[in-house]
Amino acid sequence: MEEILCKDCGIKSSAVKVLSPLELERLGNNCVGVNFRKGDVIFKQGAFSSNIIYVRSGLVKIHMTGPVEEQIIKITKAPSYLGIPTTFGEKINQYSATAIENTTVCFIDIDVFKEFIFMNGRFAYEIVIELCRNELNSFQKCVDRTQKHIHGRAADALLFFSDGIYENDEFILPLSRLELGHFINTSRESICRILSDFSKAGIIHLSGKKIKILNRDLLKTISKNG
DNA sequence: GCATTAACCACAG
DNA sequence: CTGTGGTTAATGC
Repeated sequence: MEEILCKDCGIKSSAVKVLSPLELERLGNNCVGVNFRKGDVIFKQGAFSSNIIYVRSGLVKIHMTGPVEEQIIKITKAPSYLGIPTTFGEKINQYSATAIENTTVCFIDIDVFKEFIFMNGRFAYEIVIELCRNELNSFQKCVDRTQKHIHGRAADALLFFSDGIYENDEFILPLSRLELGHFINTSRESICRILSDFSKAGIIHLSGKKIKILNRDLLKTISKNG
C-alpha cells in the first residue's frame, strides 16, 4: 500500500481531471493505491464492497460464476473504473475482478465518490459517459457472442487483444485456453482446435501463448461473417 | 436422410 | 494446462 497524491497523478481519469484542487485533495485523502500480481483477485463476487476502483495500469478480467460455470464478462485495460455498477447498485458484489497482468489500482471510498457526483456535475457527466460506453460495448458483445459462430468469436477475441489491448500484431495471450473459452462462450477443446486451424491456415503464428497475426484481413472477414 | 457444427469424454504429453 | 481423436446431439439443407 502507498499514499497517492491525486493532484500529481499523471494518469487521471477524464472525470478526475475536472475536480477542483480542494476536491483532489479530498480524493487523495480517501484513496489507497494497491499493487496486484497476475492472478490476484481484486474483488470477489459475493463479498461486501464499499469502494470504487480505478485501474491505473495493467489488465483485469471481470467475471461471474454462473449456474454452470465461470464466465468472463469482459477484459478491461487501464485506465478504467471498476465496480461502479456493482458498488452503487448492490451492497454485495455481483461479479469478480481479477488481475490478468500485474496491475495497480486505487481504491476510492464510495461516499467520497458519491459526494463528487452530487456536487460536481462535470464529474458526474464524465462518469455517465464512461458507463454509457461500457453499456454499448456490452450490448454489442452480447449480440456477437450470441449470434456469431465459434470461428467468428475466436477471430473477434484475437482482434480484440491485438487492436484493443496490445495494439500490436504480436502479443502474449494473458489467458489460458480454458479462460479463453470462458471469454467467448466455448469449450477449451474448441479453442485449441480453432487456434490450431488458424495456425494451419496461416492466419496466425502460434507458439504456446504467443500469438502473431499474419493475415489480419482474413481474420476480419471471419469476424465479420461470424 | 446426410452433412456440419460444436460439445463432451478420454487419454497422452 | 494443452493438444488430439473419437463420439454424439442438434441443426440446417
